[in-house]
Amino acid sequence: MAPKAAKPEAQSGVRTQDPEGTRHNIIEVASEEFALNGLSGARIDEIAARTRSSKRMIYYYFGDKEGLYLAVLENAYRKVREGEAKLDIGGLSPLDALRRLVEFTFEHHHKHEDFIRMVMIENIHHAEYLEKSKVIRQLNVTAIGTIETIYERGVAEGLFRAGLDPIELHWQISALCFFNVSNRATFSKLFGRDLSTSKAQAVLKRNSVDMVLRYIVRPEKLPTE
Amino acid sequence: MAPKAAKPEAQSGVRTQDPEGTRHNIIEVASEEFALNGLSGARIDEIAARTRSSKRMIYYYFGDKEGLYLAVLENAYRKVREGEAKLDIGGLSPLDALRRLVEFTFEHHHKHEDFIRMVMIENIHHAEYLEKSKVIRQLNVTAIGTIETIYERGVAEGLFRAGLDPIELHWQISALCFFNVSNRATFSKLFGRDLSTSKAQAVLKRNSVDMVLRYIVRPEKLPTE
DNA sequence: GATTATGTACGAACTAGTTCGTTTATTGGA
DNA sequence: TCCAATAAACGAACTAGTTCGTACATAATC
Repeated sequence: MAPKAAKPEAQSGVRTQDPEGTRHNIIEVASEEFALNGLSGARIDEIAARTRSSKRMIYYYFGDKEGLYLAVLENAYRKVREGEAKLDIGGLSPLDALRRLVEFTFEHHHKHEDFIRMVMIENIHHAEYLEKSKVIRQLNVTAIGTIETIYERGVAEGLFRAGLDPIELHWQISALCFFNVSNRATFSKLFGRDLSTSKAQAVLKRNSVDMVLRYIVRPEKLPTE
Repeated sequence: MAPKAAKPEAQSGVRTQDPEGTRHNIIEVASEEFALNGLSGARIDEIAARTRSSKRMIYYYFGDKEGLYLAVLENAYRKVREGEAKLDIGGLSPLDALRRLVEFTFEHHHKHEDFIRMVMIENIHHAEYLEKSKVIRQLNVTAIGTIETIYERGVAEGLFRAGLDPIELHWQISALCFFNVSNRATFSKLFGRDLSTSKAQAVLKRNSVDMVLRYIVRPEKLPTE
């Protein structure tokens, strides 16, 4: 019957003990709840109910509500950064690479609305949980590396303006891509335009790419019309 | 004693009846609490305690917690839009007017962090309370009017690129100025740079102005170096 | 005297976290 | 190879404290 494998691995076909699976299932459910309702708005009982597990297990694995929130936050950052790592700008020219980076960032933010919402919630809390996490900060160094590489190549080719700061460039790209998701609801309501349609998103993406390129590329290298 | 003045105005030295003052005082305190803790995070008892009034009065004037929240939201929008109306770009050239508009928006957002936080919170709630408010939507039409006027003048002079959409321009300016406040905490923590210093803010403001100008102004009209 | 404005005390429902006990797996010795 | 001992994973019910909202009473003003 029970195979004498050293460890039952993560596979759990039948309903046997499955710590990893339970943990993961709790985090999945909690992610939705926290992203939807915030830290104070989320209800442990509600999370527990939607879990395949129980409230007892939440406290068993995560200690308290804040512990669960932190686990969710770390998981969200890890997942998104893993996705970002898939961007390959290897053979591209600086211009194409930059264009590709902005497009990718725009789409990536769009696809991970729950992550954006977690970051918004974290900012409401003055990033105090992010500060507690040793894990998260290590994940973000690479983001700068990508833009830095592209930028330096572009400057070397005389195509990009010199003297710009990679972190500030990252800030500007982030601002456009983040705002697109974070403020869509209020912006749409205020100006009576649904910005979530694929058509509207295509326009905003093109604009964002355009804006970044025009900022970085030397003006005389830009098309006159 | 009690002067028979038509109304005791807002001044309440002695403890006399003062509905307007009470209302206003409640909204002031509630604004801080909601901006700090969100809708679910804010505590009515805490708000009441910090008021010159009582919890009874909150329910008397605002019905329930959501009613108070909505009043706070409307008040925040009204105050900020009133402040924006002070921007005068009358005699300026399109270029200077545009520069001034972005600078002003950047500084204005920076000065009204509580408002930004309310908008963030509202976006977490999918703008459902903003939608309920008839008052707020009317306030935002003018914001577009300003950028539209500047833009059209610039196009007429052959200085700005034609074919851009004022609402989209407003979106782009907002994105930069909003993100600067909304994501300062996480961005600072993640990249180990305190972006709230006046020096950092000056840089980010300059960059934002620069980015918008380079996007709108025809490339051949931009300085080569 | 009627309406508006305000203070105090309280209750019903909710919520984070705990207690106690059970089941499943693992280990070590005979 | 079997079985007792131990540890890890889990469930149901409970508790202590919180939180929104209200009932009741009173003061000021027209």
